[in-house]
Amino acid sequence: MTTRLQNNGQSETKTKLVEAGIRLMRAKGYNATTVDDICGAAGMTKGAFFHYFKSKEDIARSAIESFRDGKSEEFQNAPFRKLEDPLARLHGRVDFVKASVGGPERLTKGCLVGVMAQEVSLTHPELRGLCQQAFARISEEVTRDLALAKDAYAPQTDFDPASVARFYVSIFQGSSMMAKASDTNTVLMDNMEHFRRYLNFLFAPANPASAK
Amino acid sequence: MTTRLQNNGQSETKTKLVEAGIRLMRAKGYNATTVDDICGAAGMTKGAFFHYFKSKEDIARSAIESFRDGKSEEFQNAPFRKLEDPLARLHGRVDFVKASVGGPERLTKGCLVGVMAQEVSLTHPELRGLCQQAFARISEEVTRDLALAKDAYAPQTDFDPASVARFYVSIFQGSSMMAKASDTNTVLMDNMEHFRRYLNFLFAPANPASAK
DNA sequence: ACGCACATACATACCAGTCGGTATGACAAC
DNA sequence: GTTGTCATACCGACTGGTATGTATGTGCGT
Repeated sequence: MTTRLQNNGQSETKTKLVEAGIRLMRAKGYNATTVDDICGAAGMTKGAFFHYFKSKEDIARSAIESFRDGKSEEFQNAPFRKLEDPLARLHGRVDFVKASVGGPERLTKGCLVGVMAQEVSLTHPELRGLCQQAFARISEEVTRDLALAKDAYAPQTDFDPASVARFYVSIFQGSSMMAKASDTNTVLMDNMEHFRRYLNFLFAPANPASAK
Repeated sequence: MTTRLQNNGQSETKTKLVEAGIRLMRAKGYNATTVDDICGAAGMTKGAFFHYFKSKEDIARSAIESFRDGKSEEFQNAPFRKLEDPLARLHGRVDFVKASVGGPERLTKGCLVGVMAQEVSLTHPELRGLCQQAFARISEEVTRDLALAKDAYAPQTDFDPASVARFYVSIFQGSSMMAKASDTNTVLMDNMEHFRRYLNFLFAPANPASAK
């Protein structure tokens, strides 16, 4: 309980290591990121690393959790969360995501969870579970707003809020991937608008028809 | 030009190596797949491997190209391609994708291009380019049908066929990722239905409004 | 003096890529 | 039709470097 422990009970060194791990794994993925890389980027030595983490998989675990909680908090504190209308909150979220990526040039760093999910799902079951959980958390947040908005504006329209929320997460993840491959953020921004339009359709006063 | 060369001018050994490479990289990604793995899975030795490929990156290149061309051909020969109406072809594509993944239980093996894009975009520029190109090819195919369908059914609706096509690719990729993380195909199948519904909205006779 | 936080050197394993070698078949010379 | 030459296809031990993880040490706060 001395100076080495800060706010949340984590040592500063450990925090720096996790942050470096997140940064590197977001860019290069899990396997291409070495422990030495992480130590170098964090300005620490291997001794420190293995003092806090029992393995590389262990820091990946911490990285996913920290990333998930950080993003979760970021969105929880975002201005759009203060909006009272649930549909407005959904639009606010879309705006927030678009604003977060900045412009078309400045590349998104991508989502750590997305990268990890593809790479380790079949080799590290525990990490796969964490990724799934991280996706679920976002999904649930969006589901809540969707359910409220549906009750308020489109109670008779036939759609499942949870399914639309997973659709949203998929769109975001797929867009991040395309952005990384195409070296521009335009796809991500465009796709957020497509999702917005989908919402507009779902919540249109006189909803034309359900799927096919 | 003897018996060792088959149909397309590729030796059978090389083909087997590439196929094993695709299989493994789809599952574990590029970095976690070792040359020995590939040789083992293909029933070949390192000697054969390095006879045909000058490096691991080299087979990754071949794998992406082969995967891209294989999928391209698979879709080109799919029954829905025979449909005359472009909008029907779009719906046919959605059906075809859903049918391809089988049921909710049987896991998709995921898209090689998607896995590679996340993992190597920032470290192997040439592979990134190949991934981008592979995405672009699907995207262009879908764009053609969307443009024709728009001309035929919704000429005054405000949407860009190319952008909607990229939206489709993103949805598919994001869905594959979620499927891998959640160990079920339901997300992928649900999301195809959401895309179908988006199409229905875009092509609805009396289109309500453009985005926001 | 004891444990925590970190540093350094080391052990071990593994992986991409190499290298010398062999088997096979095509073609030519005679 | 046998022998010699050459190229292609393939084999598998080996190497050099690098990765994860360990063993041991050291300073410091209490």
